[in-house]
Amino acid sequence: MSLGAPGRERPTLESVASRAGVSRATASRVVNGSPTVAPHIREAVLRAVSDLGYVPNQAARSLVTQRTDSIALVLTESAGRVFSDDPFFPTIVQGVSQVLDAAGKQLVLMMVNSAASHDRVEQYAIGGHVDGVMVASMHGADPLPGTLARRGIPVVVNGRPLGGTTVPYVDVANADGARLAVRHLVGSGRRRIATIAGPQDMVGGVDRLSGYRAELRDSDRRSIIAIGDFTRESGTEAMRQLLADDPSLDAVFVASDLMAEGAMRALRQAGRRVPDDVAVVGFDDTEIARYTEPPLTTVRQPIMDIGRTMARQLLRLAGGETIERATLLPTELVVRESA
Amino acid sequence: MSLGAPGRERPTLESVASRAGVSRATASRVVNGSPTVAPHIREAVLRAVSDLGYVPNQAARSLVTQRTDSIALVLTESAGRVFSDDPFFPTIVQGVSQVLDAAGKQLVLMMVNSAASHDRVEQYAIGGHVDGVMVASMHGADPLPGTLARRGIPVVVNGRPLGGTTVPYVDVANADGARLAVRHLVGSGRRRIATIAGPQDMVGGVDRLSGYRAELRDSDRRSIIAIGDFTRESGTEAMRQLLADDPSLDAVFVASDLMAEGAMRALRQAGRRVPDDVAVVGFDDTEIARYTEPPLTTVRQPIMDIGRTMARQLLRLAGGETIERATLLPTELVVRESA
DNA sequence: CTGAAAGCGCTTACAG
DNA sequence: CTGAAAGCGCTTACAG
Repeated sequence: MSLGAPGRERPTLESVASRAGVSRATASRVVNGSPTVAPHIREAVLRAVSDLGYVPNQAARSLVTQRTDSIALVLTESAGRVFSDDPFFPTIVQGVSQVLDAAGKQLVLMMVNSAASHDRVEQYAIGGHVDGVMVASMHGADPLPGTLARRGIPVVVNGRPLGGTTVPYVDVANADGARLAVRHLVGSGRRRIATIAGPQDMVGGVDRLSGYRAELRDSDRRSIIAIGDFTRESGTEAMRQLLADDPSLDAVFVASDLMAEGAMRALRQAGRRVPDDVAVVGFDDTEIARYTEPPLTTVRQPIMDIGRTMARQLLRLAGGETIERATLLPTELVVRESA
Repeated sequence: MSLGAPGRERPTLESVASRAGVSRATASRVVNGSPTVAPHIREAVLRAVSDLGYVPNQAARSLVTQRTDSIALVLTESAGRVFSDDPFFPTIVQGVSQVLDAAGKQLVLMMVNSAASHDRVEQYAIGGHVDGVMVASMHGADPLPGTLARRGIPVVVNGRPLGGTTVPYVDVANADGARLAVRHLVGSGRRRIATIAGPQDMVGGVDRLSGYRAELRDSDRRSIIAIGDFTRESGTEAMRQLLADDPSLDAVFVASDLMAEGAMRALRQAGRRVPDDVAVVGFDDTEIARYTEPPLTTVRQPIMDIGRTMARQLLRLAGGETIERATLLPTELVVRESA
């Protein structure tokens, strides 16, 4: 395959057609794999395509097809938090990629933090750059999903939206998982069970806390609560605070594995043995859980499946299907040595 | 602002124009901020835009302008490695974002791992979805940048490309930095100076190793080398191996802070004190360096600046300017307590 | 300062 | 199975 002068005049369908001695329509059919083309014509066109190094102009194509074959995944966090220790995002991205790759769609990752970038992403999607958008890690009542959906853009979000929106979402049984954890602690005879909750502007933070509360209430125990932000550091801090608040606590349910690791550090520094003095249960079942000392009992949530499911639902939606408003993925308790 | 039926018929410039009682051309001028429009006309158009919730169709627009105002940043790593502990990527992304945000360009992040995704990204760029692409974290002699450049797509990469390509790049003085580190160790009287190098299919890995070698040669010492892959774990492993190879070593230059942290763990486990028994110098000066015990002496590379510079150079290139083939950013030694 | 018209590069009924 | 033609939604000389 020879290319023209570097960077000069990209070839158009027109030039492919004329080189192959056919009409633009026929060239287009070949390029798009239409079966109704005579074999020798097809070959001539294909040869012209490769001689010229032709690649269709996407703007022109999507102007008529009204499709782009690209899907956006919006992460509403700063780069610093998105790309952090926490394997949550990478795993979501991986799950999404798998499904999109298989469907021949291009994944476009966008980060939103500033109001300006929020606006730009909105314009990007409304402007028709993508066929649909997934939004992960929402804080508070993010208006973005609703805005996009109202514009007719297929949207699926991760986590039941806080606030009034009715966009479809994929979530896990957060409250159930928390109950599982607390029930396990109660069942093994723990008396004073604290929790380190996640950020209360995120649905995962809220729902795991309410699950904890509900289960404690059912077993007639009082709650002791500290709030973290899903980082390891905040886990350490929160644990210290809990210990100061009530030195007699003998168990803690932590809303993420990373925070649990941080909490275990605080416990060690305070001279408490895990699980002998204080039992610890995490949430996520990420790889970290197998590397803590002792290995962490935790609530497994299928993060990769969240990604896969979001992508699949979005693809269905973009394909014109009607999808359920909520898809709930199960959580389960994985017992190791920390509780 | 009222919206039509949800998801129905997006408004076009045509509808804006007719509602405002002007021609499509004039409506276009207002939308694009042309100054040559009478104030009362401008207002009428703006009102129509907001009444209708009009957003320009990007495909149509870029079909005629030949621009998209989007720029891709391609990360040639799996999601797992891109979003890992290593703050390298997030920092690059942040730097790039700053510059692109200020220029009103949308950043599109793409991950490349499989051959399929490699192809898809190529088609995406050649298909005209973006005005330019940055490639970070290249392994081996990646053909992607060259391919894109030959197609006339503005390309800037991070790190001097291995292999024959002549695409413009932004890099840091890797070898110089390594020499600085080794010279510091020599200067403080260390005799047996080992190194943990980075992956040898990445230019950072190669150049830091050759800097180490060159400086040792100048000071008449023999080299002792182990290779890691920039992860913490590989640093631990490599350090163990070095210790086994030569128990008498009294210093080690490690090609990344993360690996240095891993190496310090191995030293601790082997009962060696840092810096008393073994001096350790890292590379990066990421936040980690201030949190190790003892704090890490390291070679600072301005990661955020790499991102900023890549973006700036790409913007210039896309703007039709000619840019230097290489932009080299300086490294400097930051002395803390580990050496 | 404004409008009529051409044209960006494709796809897709519609005929044949 | 193939081609002529319309049209996707914009921008931008060119006149006036």
